[in-house]
Amino acid sequence: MKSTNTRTHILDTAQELIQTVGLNAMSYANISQAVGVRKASIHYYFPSKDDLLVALLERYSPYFLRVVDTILDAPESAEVKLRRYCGLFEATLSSGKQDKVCLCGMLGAEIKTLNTPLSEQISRFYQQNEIRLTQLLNQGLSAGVFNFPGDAAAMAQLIFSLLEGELLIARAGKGVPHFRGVVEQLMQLVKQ
Amino acid sequence: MKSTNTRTHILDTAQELIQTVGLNAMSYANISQAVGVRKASIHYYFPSKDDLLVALLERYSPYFLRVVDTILDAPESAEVKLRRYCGLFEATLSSGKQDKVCLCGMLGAEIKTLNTPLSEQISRFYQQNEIRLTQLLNQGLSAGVFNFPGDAAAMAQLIFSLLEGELLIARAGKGVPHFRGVVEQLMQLVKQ
DNA sequence: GTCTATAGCGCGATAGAC
DNA sequence: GTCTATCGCGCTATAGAC
Repeated sequence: MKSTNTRTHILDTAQELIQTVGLNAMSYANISQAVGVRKASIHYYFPSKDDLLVALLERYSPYFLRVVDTILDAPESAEVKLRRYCGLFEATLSSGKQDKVCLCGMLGAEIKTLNTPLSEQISRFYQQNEIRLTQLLNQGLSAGVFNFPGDAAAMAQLIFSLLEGELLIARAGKGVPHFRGVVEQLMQLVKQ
Repeated sequence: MKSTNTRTHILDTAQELIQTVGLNAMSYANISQAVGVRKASIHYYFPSKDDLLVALLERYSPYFLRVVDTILDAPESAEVKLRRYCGLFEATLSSGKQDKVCLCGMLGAEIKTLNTPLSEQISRFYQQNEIRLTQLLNQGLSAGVFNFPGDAAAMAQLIFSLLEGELLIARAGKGVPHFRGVVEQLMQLVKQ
């Protein structure tokens, strides 16, 4: 999290604040204290809070989806790929000293406080994940390593909502063990 | 939502604000405007915001769980009971003019801004739902109407996280149709 | 029980010096 | 690029009249 330049340091800090506490904790005052510059310096890089949020999403979403694409293109079984995809969310939960949720999961809760371009960016993130999960599931069905009723698209939506929700629920209680238990249950469901 | 007395009207309005927009929208000013009394009158019933939140949870959680108990005790198949349980969440999403999420789901996102008694109330709500879902699933397994791999407790955790997450995800996009598709997929998974 | 008035704070944002 | 200083706003909360 120690960053080479101020701009990146601000982005990292802002993201951490949202993922751990929420959008409202991402204040110029809080970022200022964590980064070690004055509030006015943050306004220099990101004049308004919306500017900062847009930059955050434009960095987070493509990065996350690129990692997902890497998982999908790897020469592994669909089962391993799905475990790795779930592992991305587990890593979010357990990275750092405080439990984190997905950036777009947290912003989903606060979506009604955001303007349209921002809410569309978040909605697009959800859709893109569902699309990739559908591909992953279809790979597994074709290869015969997955065997579940219903169709892949509905299953993909189920899995994505499950992972986003699980980050929130696990954080309130048993944490990573709760998360892992649910992922194991999911793996049994898709394999049959 | 038109209430007989001011106190109830305040509670109803506060809950609606949290479920649609978030905890931060539940301000004395916003409630004041919606209820038609001055801010000071709200402080008369609920001196601090925490007092209001506690009252809200002490009303919501027992009520919701009592409805769940009614579903569990009904002379229906476990399949119908599970559909009705999911229906409680769908009703939350589609009641009113704005999409709502579960009160405790929304507060789960903002849980790190709450003090310990409140976060424990929310955590307890999650646990109580998981316990009742486990019972429901075991009923279905015993009766032979459910047939899924893994154990009922893990499946219950999966379903609860799924429903809480789905409320957030569906709100950002396709709404009720998205929700229904996921519930149908879930029903196929438990029935096999 | 409901009101007016006000205190005190944190917030987002801007101007202008260096 | 970073700073000090400041503005105006909305917030939670309280005192005191009616």
